[in-house]
Amino acid sequence: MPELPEVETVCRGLQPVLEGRRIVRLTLRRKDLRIPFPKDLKARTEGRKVERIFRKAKYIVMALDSGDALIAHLGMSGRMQVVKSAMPFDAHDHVIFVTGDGAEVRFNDPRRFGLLTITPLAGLESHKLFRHLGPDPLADSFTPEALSAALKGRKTAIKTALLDQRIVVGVGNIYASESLHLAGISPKRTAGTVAGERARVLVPAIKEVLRQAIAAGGSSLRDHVQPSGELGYFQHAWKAYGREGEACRCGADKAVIKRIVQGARSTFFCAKCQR
DNA sequence: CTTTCGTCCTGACTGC
DNA sequence: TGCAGTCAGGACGAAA
Repeated sequence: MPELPEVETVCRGLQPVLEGRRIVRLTLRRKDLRIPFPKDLKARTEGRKVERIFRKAKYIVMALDSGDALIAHLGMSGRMQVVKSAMPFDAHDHVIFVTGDGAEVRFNDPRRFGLLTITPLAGLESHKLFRHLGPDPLADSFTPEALSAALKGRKTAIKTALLDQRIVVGVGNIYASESLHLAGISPKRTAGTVAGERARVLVPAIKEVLRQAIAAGGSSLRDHVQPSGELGYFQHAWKAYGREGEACRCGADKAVIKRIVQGARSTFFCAKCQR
């Protein structure tokens, strides 16, 4: 799935297409994704103007002029694609946002782990999807002190902890490995032991990796493309993820990227430069 | 409370 | 060529 940089890229790609425009028609080509669409989703959306699109954690939020907010999550395989209305549908185009100017946005998601719902913008912070979320890693409030407090006493591995959206949002499987590699911290390290000095290194590393990934338009693996259809290219800058068996850039003797499994998910790291 | 595990779903790829 | 098995960027709820 899109992690933070991919979702951010998608939001930026949607802004010029949807912000300030009216959704004249919302076509739901099935009745649910991961969760059912609200019964009044279509009625509450059609005819409304999109005032603002922004990212919250890994969610895309579209603030409407009615005071409602459309919330979309791309799951593992979701895409938002801007296409001409004449284009034939793909089998996995599930939701169509029609703006009435000949183009439309199609929410395509083969695995259907994504979601789309609607809720009053004013109550966003306390919404079920959002109320348990930790800080955004790019926000000023995400400090070494804040991360330390969240990790304190945690027995789980730091890699697993970084995927926990209550600790910090937006960091997924790729960027967890990349951030720990840049910080020189072993993914196997007990999360609680990262609180303190190591958090001072890890927090800037997370911010740096995410910023660079956003600048590159995200990482295009199988699913991620920008709404325009352009690919992201951060996958070429990966230093750990997907590099099993390759030499680590640290250059130490016999330093090779290893793949291990943590919580049923792949982790990539260098045992020489990550401790 | 924290942590682990199974689950949702399709498609791409590997190896026989 | 076909087919079975494995893996994939997420996150939830149940269970321990």
